[in-house]
Amino acid sequence: MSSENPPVENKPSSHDLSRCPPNKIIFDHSKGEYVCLETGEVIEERVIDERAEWRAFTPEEREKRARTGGPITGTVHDMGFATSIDYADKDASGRRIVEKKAQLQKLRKWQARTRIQSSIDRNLAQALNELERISELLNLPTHVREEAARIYRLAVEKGLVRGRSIESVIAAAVYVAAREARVPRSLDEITKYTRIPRKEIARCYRLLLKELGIKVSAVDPIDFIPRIAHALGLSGELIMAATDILNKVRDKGVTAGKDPAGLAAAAVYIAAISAGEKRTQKEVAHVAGVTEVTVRNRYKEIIEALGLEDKMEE
DNA sequence: CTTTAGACGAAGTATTA
DNA sequence: TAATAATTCGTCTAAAG
Repeated sequence: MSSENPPVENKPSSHDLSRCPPNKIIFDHSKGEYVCLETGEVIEERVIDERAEWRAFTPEEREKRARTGGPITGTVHDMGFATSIDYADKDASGRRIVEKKAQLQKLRKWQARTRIQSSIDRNLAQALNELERISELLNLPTHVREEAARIYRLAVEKGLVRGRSIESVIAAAVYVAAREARVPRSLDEITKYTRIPRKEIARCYRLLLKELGIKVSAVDPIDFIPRIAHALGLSGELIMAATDILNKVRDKGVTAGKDPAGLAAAAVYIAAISAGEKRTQKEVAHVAGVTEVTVRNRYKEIIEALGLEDKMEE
């Protein structure tokens, strides 16, 4: 192996919230989210009480994992019965009971039924636990978590979880919910926090769409722009500029079938250069979760479609 | 030395028969 | 289900700054 390791290499995790100083957190009005300028991660949406939420998300609080995501709404579960009735036909003192045998028999039958119920609950509890964990790592807003929980419940009711791991279905539900809310996370991002291979999550995703009759529109590349731009420390005006670029090329056939993240990355790259706030392809590609090659190709195509070949000098 | 550009096959995806 | 077409990725080479 003659290949050396570049100093700054494969650090795909732009999600390290510990390097997220409070003064680097800004509010994205277009999405109603707090976004970290360092990492581009969405911190929290739903700003009912700003200061309270703000304080909860200082790095120190983060480190201590004091609170994130808040009290789980609609995620409360019933732990079911802890006690059980055994088959020994004896009472507490060990004496044999004959008279009450019939009654006990009924009780057992009834409990067998509730046992099924409580096994569903246990499943749900575990699933919601996993959901919270993933959502937190992805910094998904609460309403997305609730939607994912709802989707998972539907999946359980339809028996779709049978023969599949809870984690994979939850991951797929998160993917769907994030897309619905237009705060998309890529399959790779979700895969990163799961033991489930990306392929499997994609399978479950398709299954959910089909079996639950869910319709999600194609991901709009524009939805990726704020995160990418913020991650690079670029301004709100620049977000607007990048958005304009994508809007202009939208109908020019350049965007069909292309990775939305790559398109957004290229738009940000172009806008940054135009604004005299140049970022390298490498930087943009990294925070966008695509390769430099892809940024390059999209860049070239957009420039050509817009006839900006000459304007890009310096 | 770093950034950018381009080319190639490998690999994963979407579409169609 | 299998074949196909288009796309991205990883790596390499090379030019430009």
